[in-house]
Amino acid sequence: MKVTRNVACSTCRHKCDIFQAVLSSGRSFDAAKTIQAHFRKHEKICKQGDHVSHAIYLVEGTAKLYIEGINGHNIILYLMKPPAYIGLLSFFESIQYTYSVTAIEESKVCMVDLDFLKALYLENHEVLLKLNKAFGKSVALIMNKIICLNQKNIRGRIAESLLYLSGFYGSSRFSLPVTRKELGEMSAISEENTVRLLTELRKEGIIKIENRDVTIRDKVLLRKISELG
Amino acid sequence: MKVTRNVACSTCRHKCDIFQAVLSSGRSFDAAKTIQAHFRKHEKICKQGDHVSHAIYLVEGTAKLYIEGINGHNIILYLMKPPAYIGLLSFFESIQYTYSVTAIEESKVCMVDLDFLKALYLENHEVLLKLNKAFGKSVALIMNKIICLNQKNIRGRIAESLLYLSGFYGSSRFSLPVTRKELGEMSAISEENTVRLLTELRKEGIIKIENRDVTIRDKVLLRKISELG
DNA sequence: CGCGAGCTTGACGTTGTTCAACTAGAGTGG
DNA sequence: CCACTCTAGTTGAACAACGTCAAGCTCGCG
Repeated sequence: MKVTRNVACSTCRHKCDIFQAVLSSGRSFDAAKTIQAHFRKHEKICKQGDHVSHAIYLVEGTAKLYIEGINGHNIILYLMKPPAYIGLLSFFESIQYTYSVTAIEESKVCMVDLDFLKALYLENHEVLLKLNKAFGKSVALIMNKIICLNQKNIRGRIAESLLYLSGFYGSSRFSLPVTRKELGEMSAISEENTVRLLTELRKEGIIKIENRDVTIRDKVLLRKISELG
Repeated sequence: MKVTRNVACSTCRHKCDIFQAVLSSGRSFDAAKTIQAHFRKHEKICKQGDHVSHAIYLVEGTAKLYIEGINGHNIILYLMKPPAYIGLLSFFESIQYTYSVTAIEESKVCMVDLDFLKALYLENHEVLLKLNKAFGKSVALIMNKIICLNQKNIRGRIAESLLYLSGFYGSSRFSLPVTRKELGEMSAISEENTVRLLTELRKEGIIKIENRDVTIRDKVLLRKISELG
């Protein structure tokens, strides 16, 4: 991690919700003590169990949000690309993070002092409502994940993950942002079975995969596998 | 479901957060259009997929919050006893419920018009903050659940559920509020295995169980099973 | 060149689900 | 009051689904 601080909020091209709120509140940005930080691939942005001290906003790059389970066995809940609140889900209870976030690409984040933000939304609920909305959305995602992980077989789960990635990149052709092992962690599958399933789907002509380059050839069928799985 | 409406907020013995907020806002309770409703055992209080129209508050009884999965295969996330927000997790995104809630005992709930509540917290964030706090707590619970369901074996999971119930009732001796099947749904285990595990734990002297009456005899060991599972 | 990380495949064993059959008790209608 | 039925609980056995272990492969990098 490297604090960059080369962009003042006023010149930042991401006019985030918080920025808007500060503007309309007439407060000074100084009090926000915004920190811009740069994270390299594989660097941890926030760690499960750590004290929540800042609101973190993803400005550039891609990151994975995951729960650290038993003996290094993680579950990736979803990926994030800008704009996205990183600290969101642990925001309100705000003692400790209940999950970790790690950059899977070079990423930039913006950190705002939590106390400042709290003071801010005490007088301007716009921010709070927006945070809440994003919050609610995440929860809906997680609910779906729980069902998927517990009631679908691994074939259905990997299909769902591939569809998720396709949606994430808005294209049926994308480059896998994660290793096979991590793709497994997105679906709670062992690395070996992940590989097996990928080759299986490839041989069946449902996907095309070469190293990290994935093309979904039969989205309809893949969706059916995900549903029936 | 039966609308009772026999208690006005002012005489209700549960001075809920919303009540407090209305008081301090100087608004009239009439606008809240509060409805008190009575639910019998097994009646559904809110249904996954339904439109969210009211904030629902559990005033009396016990209910289970669960996700309806594939072909009648549910997962119970947690139980609720008063005071508890029922509509909480779907509150802010507030299009549709992402889960269902069913009474497992005779229950009373209080329903507040959603638009009223929204207007209320636009001018008084106290409510909003309280809702958020409760919200955050639920999320922490769910995170733990995800790990438990996906990384522990069934023995560890049932141990965790029993410990959860023991905590829920604040006693190592309690009467199971749910059937074996539902206890399974709390741990994502089939009914058959749930039974098997219970008898196993009983034979090992770790718990005592007779019909629905459970006594945890060796909490330390049970906790160890839950952790190592 | 050698080393390590990521990837791949096969064999094997464990775990947990499902099916099927049976019991006990609670409720119902004749 | 008895037979009937329905639900909840229980147990055994067969089977399928996955994870784990082990081995080998490739590619990029020091």
